[in-house]
Amino acid sequence: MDKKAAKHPLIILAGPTAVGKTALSLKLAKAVDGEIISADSMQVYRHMDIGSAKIRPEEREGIPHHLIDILEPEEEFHVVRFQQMAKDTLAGIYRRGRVPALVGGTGFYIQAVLYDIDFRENDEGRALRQELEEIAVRKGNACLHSMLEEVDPMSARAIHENNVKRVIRALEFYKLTGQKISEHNETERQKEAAYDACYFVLTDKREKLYSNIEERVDNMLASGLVEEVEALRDMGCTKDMVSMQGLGYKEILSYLEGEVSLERAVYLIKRDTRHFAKRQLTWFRREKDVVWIHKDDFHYDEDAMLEFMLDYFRKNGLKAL
RNA sequence: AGGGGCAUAGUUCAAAGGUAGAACAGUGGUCUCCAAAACCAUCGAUGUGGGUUCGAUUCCUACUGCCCCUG
Repeated sequence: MDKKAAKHPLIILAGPTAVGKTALSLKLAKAVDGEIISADSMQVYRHMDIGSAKIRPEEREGIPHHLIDILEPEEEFHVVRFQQMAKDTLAGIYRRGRVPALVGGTGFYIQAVLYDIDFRENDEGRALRQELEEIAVRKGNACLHSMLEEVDPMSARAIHENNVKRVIRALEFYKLTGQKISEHNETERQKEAAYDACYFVLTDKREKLYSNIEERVDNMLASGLVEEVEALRDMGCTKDMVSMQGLGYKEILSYLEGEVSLERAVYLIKRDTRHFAKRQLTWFRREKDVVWIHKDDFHYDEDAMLEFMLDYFRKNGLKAL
């Protein structure tokens, strides 16, 4: 009880792309006098406004938004970095006596913060990673996988041999720490939330979600997505950058390279965004303790959704409010 | 109207006289440093009616629909 009381409050508002998180988050932040922390792997980048569906400064209605426009597109970004930045930001918000709302669609990032996952940072992994990648290419995925089988059979069983990224990470983890990642992950999974948190996931009927996505992509193009990507390319951005792997960016880049038609590029953006939304939902479904907000249950009335959330706080926690 | 062609999964295409394959879409899942990434699994079809045949979705035929040519 004491432990729980000692935890800081944290509101989380997640959900698939294009479901309407941004609009609701503004109402929410206003209602609780909060500040918003974006949990989004693309909105951190400057010059990537249209494709990342970033909220414009004039739309923020005076509410502080953190972790938006903080990196240049050539910089690398990943969970560990996000986690660190989010923790720093949270500290500031608590110091100011305000309430943080973590808003975004990157479930992994949210998880990293909420459970304060220990990633065992290591900087010497680069060379090793490359070496392992080469083995995969030269000798095949099965070979790499059998290497993992030897040092960490449990991971080997859990990770498919074609999932080279993960096989490499597991091997790398073992070589660098002498520990099995399967064991490390197991202990991390036992962790309780590090915050007094309410984790809401906003969602909608699948068809609605998909049609929203299509509409949004069309709007992005009408708003100048191609020009935005052109500018990024002229700045020297290339498709191997983390930022350029974002939806809408990699496809338009390949259109600009003459690899695909614009029509094809748009089709791919829509398709991949649908896939992404589906994966996001899969993620949130298995996340513990989430409170689902089905928009259709509220007849698409945002004030009703807000009322529901506030009511939830009253009944279930966020004692700091 | 006459002649020809095509009808196979949601879509684009395979195959075959003996219970139809693929890609993409769709659906479900994995995820603990590239996560807007990477990966796994799975549903699903021979236009309709006759005939030939032990057996047809395949061959024949009528119908329906679509496409092309002629007028």
